[in-house]
Amino acid sequence: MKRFVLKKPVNERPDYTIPYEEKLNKSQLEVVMHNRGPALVIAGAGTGKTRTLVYRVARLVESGVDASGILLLTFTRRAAREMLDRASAILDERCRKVKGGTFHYYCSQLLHRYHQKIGYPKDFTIMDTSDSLEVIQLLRSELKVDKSSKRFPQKKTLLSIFSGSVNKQRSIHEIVDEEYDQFMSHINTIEKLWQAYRKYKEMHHVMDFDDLLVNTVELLHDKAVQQEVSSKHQYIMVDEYQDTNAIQAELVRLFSNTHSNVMVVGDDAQSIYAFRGADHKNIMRFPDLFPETKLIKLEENYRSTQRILDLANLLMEQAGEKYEKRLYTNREQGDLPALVKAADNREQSRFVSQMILNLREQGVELSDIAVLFRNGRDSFDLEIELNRAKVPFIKFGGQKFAEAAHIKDVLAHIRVLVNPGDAIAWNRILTLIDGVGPKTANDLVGWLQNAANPYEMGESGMISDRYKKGVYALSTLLTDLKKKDLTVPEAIGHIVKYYKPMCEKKFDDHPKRLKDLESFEAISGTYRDLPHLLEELALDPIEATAVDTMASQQDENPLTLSTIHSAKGLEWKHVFLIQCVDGVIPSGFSLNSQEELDEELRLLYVAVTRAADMLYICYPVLMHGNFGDAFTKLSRFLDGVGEENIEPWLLTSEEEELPKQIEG
DNA sequence: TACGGGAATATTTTT
DNA sequence: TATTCCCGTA
Repeated sequence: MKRFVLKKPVNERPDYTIPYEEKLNKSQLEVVMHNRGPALVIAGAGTGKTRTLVYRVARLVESGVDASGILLLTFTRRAAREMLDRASAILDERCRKVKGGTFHYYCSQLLHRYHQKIGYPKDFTIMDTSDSLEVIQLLRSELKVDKSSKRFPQKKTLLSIFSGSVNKQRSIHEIVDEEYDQFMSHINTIEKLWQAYRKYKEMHHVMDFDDLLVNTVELLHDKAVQQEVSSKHQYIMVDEYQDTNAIQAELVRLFSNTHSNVMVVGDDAQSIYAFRGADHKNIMRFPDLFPETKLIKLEENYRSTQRILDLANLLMEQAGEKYEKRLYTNREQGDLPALVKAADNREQSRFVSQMILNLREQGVELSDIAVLFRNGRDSFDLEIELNRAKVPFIKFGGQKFAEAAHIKDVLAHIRVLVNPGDAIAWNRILTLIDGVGPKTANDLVGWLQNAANPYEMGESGMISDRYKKGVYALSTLLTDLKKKDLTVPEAIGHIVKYYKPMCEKKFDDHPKRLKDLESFEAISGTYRDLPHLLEELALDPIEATAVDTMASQQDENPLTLSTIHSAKGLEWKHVFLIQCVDGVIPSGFSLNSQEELDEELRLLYVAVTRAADMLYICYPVLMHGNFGDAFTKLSRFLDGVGEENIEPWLLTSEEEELPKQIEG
């Protein structure tokens, strides 16, 4: 029998293969079944936000929407990958075609595709933070800042002024006036430096993270491009919308200009990126941007026990700005969260490590446990303890793999191969050579920019005997790499071989660093080619500890250590929150206004709501600080919490600290 | 001009 | 604690 298959654009009443009504509650179903037009989903912590988005992707694909016409913007690329994996698992491989990633990643792709429209070469370089700092340093020394007068802001401070100005869409003058009052006397020099920095990036065809967003807005002012881009993706979803800033809101508007099919999802109580220009009021303003927005709220929590939610609700009551939501669940009461007072950092580490070993013995998977903290360094001591106890872990947040000096050195060689105009990278690899300092490097770079073949430096008349040999060696290496058609690991192998003696001279701890380079070579095969390797590493940096884990296959899923910021959107059965001390959370730098304190409070709220079954809040009484030891105070946010909401645990200080057993 | 050593200093969160 | 800055020497 012959059957006709109709190719309908969107099937309004298809027979779904997935039983959505059974899998979702009423509001979730409303989100999943939403078809066209703007929608705002306010979803409290643990209300199945990710799950709902995953089902919506599957539902759209199932009803005949072309998967490649769906754009899913998430906060990290990890989140996008995870969602698409899950969508593929519940439906089928069609979901893989959905376009997903961060704003920065998607913008980067657009800018590469339309590079000629903005006058950039195809393989322009993306600068990471340390590149930006290097450029600012360079420009600052060129400007010859008057050192005799009051101290000039450091490059780090300068960068945050610049970035703040871009992301908050305020002038440099306003930012300095409001946030860096002490540097107002230098305002003219700072503004001059800002101009120089922008000019430098343009001249050398490099973009920093902010430029990716700003230049995309610029690009989309071209009507033809805007038409093409916004019609390519007919369905747009934005996760974690509470952490977007004004530029990103503008981008959302531009992306969906022709169809307004945009659904944003977020929770204003979990906004924790104000320092990056994010404005949690952004999410409430979404209906202004898109009239006739449909509002849907997800309120039932499926993640945590009632006891954990009670604590979370109690914390939020302290906020200067009130949130309407109260989280509730149908889950069991559960155990009271624990408040663990340790003598000092060491004891805190030993408690956590010991407790984790106990849990593992009771059959809890390490991957169901996480340790969270405010600052990247808060886990250093614990990391030592975990290494000693041979507990495998992976750390999110803090220093990234590609930010370490030795990795940057190797990457700089790749960068000049990909973009010969990348002066920062040239500068870096030239100063590695014996006898070449900033001045010589700068001269050489100036010459290289106009050379027919920048990799053959031998022809330049500027080579003096002092560094002749070194420059020739570099020239040979680069010419070789350019000529031969090598795989990614082969190319890196060559560079590492060349770089090894320099690494040994430059760093005392070279054995560890050389081992890193080996691992890097080993995992580099996953990248398609060198340009992609650079782009991926810049926009989706590998966690420093992930390299070891990837290189040596573990037989056990690792424990998670994470900054609270990096833990956003995730959950674990058992969560330890360490260093819960006043000055750490809230941070000592955020005590000046109610807004700052509220943001810190939301941070603690995010940490608490990551826990599904059990939460342990730990703090050391004594901290080994910079100027000797100091007594600490428990975080002010927990001051008013009584024993009916959090149970103090006593550590028995025998030779081997045995933590109190969990009561059955 | 390069570079090492010692003094000074400021210290978050991420794409 | 780790990084940045400054200065003397080769």
